[in-house]
Amino acid sequence: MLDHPILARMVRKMETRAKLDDSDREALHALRFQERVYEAGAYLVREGELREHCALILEGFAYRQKHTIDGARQIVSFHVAGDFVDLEGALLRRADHSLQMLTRCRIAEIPVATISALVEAHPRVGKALWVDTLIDASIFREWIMNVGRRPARQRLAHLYCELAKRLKLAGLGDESGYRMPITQDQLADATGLTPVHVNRSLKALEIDGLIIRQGRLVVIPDWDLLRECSDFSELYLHLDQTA
Amino acid sequence: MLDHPILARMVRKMETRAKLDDSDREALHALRFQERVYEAGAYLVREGELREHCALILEGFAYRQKHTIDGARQIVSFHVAGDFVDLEGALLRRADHSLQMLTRCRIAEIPVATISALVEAHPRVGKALWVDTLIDASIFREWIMNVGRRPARQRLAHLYCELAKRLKLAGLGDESGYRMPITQDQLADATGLTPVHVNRSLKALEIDGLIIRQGRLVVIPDWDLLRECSDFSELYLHLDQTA
DNA sequence: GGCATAAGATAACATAGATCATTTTTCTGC
DNA sequence: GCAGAAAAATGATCTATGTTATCTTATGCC
Repeated sequence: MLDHPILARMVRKMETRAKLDDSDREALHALRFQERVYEAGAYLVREGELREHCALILEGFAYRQKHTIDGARQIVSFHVAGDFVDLEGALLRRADHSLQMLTRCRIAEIPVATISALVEAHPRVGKALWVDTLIDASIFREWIMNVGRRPARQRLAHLYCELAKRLKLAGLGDESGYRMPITQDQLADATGLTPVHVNRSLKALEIDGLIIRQGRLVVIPDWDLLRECSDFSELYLHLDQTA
Repeated sequence: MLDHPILARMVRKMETRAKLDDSDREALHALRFQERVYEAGAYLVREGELREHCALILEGFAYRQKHTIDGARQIVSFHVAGDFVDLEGALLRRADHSLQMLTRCRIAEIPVATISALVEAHPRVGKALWVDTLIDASIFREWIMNVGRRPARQRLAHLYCELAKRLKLAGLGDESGYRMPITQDQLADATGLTPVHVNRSLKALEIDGLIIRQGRLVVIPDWDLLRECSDFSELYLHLDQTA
């Protein structure tokens, strides 16, 4: 049983999602994983593939995407260090979406069979992972609303708010700003807009003093203002998940 | 242990999602639930509420929705007989969306604590429920893409395709058509469009011979045609989930 | 430290879909 | 079987966002 700092952090996260006992904790700490580095742009899974591993992001950013028959892309989520991605690998046959690295990432890969066995032996761990999926689903719902019912500026502002909260959780920023290398093209594909219009809308947000962009850095001068004008409410992130 | 036909059907569904043994099956059959009828338009849960029950639809249609601060509505999913709704109730504190009846529904309500205990005692049942949530999440992802990247007609056609497949699973129709009382207003809120534009787009679909509407009945004269032109691929429904 | 390439910005113009207003049809309850 | 309400249909007009094209600025690489 390695006492790996990565595992320790992961276990801490799991503990916020379900009550664990000592044997659960031990089982988690005993997890064998393989650490791998993926370059920016590399795929972890592609739509339609069978997966053999579940993956935990140790460092870096990633995103999930789907493609329309005529080549349009929709990004359906962004992921940061500490996020399980591709948990569905453990239980669903084929990937219904692709997972691509936004930046170079360090990834911990755990064989699907290991997760499956873990969950059978440790139902509370299963619960914790289920909660993870439930929260993911909640975020997807919010994205449907974002893309379906909010005007361009609000959509973008909302995404900036979500990222602030989630990066804070990962210890990578807070409501006053953060660093995240998302391209305007990627923002467009995440919000269902056009790169050109993203550009215009971001400019408008900046002129109104809602955000300040400095290269890869986003500064949020007035969190409450941004939150209000983007209709952001953190309820859907279920940050308070203390079982 | 009641040998209720409803439970029998539910157990059959769970078995397609994870391998169960006799004790799992028994535990499921032993589930106590309360059957209630909700009128069309009634709420099962409202955004922000705490929930005490998980719910299974026995009969009727329902949908999940969220509201923008300025009153816009987004429907994020439709549900049919046999669907678990509000499974998140078992593990997440507050509802991040509302659940409203599309038609009068017969609902089986199971206390949250019961589900929670069931899952701890029967990890394979937990897995099955987790798979349920994973599939839900996959459907949400497809909806993000639908709303974000497909033009109006395709969006609607895609929704019709999804409903055909899911209603078939519930034994309520198939690829040649089905009965489902969705209003054009509701279609609009599900696709991120305007009722007026839904009306026009449906008319266009009908003129092109892709669908025929007769009151609450939808007839699909040529499934392959509709499927192709709506960019529908059933992969995301994970219908083949044989553990 | 300059060259190649990707990302960002901007402008002119086009259009899918939104809005608003009105009419027709279809349900639903008595 | 009828009255009232909800849903569907349709027309005229408007606008947020898309498209295409070009230019500028960063970024990373040898």
